[in-house]
Amino acid sequence: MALSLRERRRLETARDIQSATFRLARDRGFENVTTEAIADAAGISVRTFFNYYANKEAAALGIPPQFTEAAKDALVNGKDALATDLRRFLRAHLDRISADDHIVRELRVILRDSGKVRWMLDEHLSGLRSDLAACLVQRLPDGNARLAAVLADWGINIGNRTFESWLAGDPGVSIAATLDGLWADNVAVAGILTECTG
Amino acid sequence: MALSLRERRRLETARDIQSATFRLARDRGFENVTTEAIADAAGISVRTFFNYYANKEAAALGIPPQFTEAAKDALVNGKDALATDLRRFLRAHLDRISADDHIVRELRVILRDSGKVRWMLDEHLSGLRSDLAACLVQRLPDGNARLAAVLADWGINIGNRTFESWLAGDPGVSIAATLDGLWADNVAVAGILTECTG
DNA sequence: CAAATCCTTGCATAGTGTGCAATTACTGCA
DNA sequence: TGCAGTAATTGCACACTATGCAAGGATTTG
Repeated sequence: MALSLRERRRLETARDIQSATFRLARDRGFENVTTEAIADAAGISVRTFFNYYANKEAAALGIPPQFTEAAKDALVNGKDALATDLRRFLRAHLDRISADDHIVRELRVILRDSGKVRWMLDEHLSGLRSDLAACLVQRLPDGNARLAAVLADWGINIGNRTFESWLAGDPGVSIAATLDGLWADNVAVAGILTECTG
Repeated sequence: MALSLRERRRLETARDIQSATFRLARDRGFENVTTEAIADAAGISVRTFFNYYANKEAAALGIPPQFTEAAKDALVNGKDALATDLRRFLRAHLDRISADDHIVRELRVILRDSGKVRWMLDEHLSGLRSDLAACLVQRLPDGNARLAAVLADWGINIGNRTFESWLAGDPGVSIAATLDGLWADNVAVAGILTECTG
């Protein structure tokens, strides 16, 4: 077996806490949920809750996905235009997120209500940004770190906006379609930007 | 007089609290500063502290500047290329910020230490982003709101990165020069982006 | 089985943030 | 000037957040 009993239980408890948080947030609104209530609902002590998550916002967010090694490899060694490979990269990540329907649907409401959860998501995005920048340095022909940082920033940003816009919009629209729309807008903005650099 | 005694005192107390926060943060590090200590140092009760600021992070941040009406007018009615006017707009705002040397120098350290202060700054930036988007809708020939939102997002983003990079870099470099450098990088990224939209 | 390790828990404690009501300080108006 | 209204300050009580510590229980490893 890949995971020991201890590890499996730990994961399970972490999930139980997250579900309990979602359930309570649905019932009474996230801001009215206390760590004590979550601990009770999850069948653990408050002290144990804090062994799993630093606060109730972390419990709601859980552990958002990182980029996969496969996706990073494909970006670094891609043979298409950089813009094409980058869009594919973002799309793959967004698809993985949207596949976690169960969790995303619950988070949707909580993200609206809680600035602190949005902030924690932003902190996560900062990590992804560094990760992406590191890939792009390898991919760029001249290894230009400053350019990689700006491009990574831009990529994470459009990914984030895509997620937000997809969350806020019509449930029937796929996240890939949302990304394509935003991508087109960004290309238009890029045109405005290069129009005159005086 | 423009401000009543009450209003002047209120402003003064708000400033006193901020200075006290800075002083204590310098002495013992921001994370080791309590609201009680700030209140004591500012010569007020803890309860009064909370009448001014929601928490110590807000006390450190103070009230960051909004865009001026004059700058917004210049952007909406500007006659140069949009990219040129936008850059001027950002530069004007960044200049105003960097002019507040006293405060920015103290914030520099605190922003490094405290994620929560960075978050509150981000919340402020969200407000600026909406503000800027509203201007850009008026400025864009077709009143395209989606495009305005993306462009505003881009503008706020580069402004933010400029500020961060300027804070982190050589004190001798002006914020305008930092903006120009980042602007050039972004133009290059815009080139990559439009290179292939397949 | 025994030792090492990790997990859970209660308890103590420091700090955060808000509601309420009493008091004090300013403001506007007669 | 003086008085009524309004805003600011404060103490107190209270609920909640978060961490350190140490005791006891469960799991792992050999």
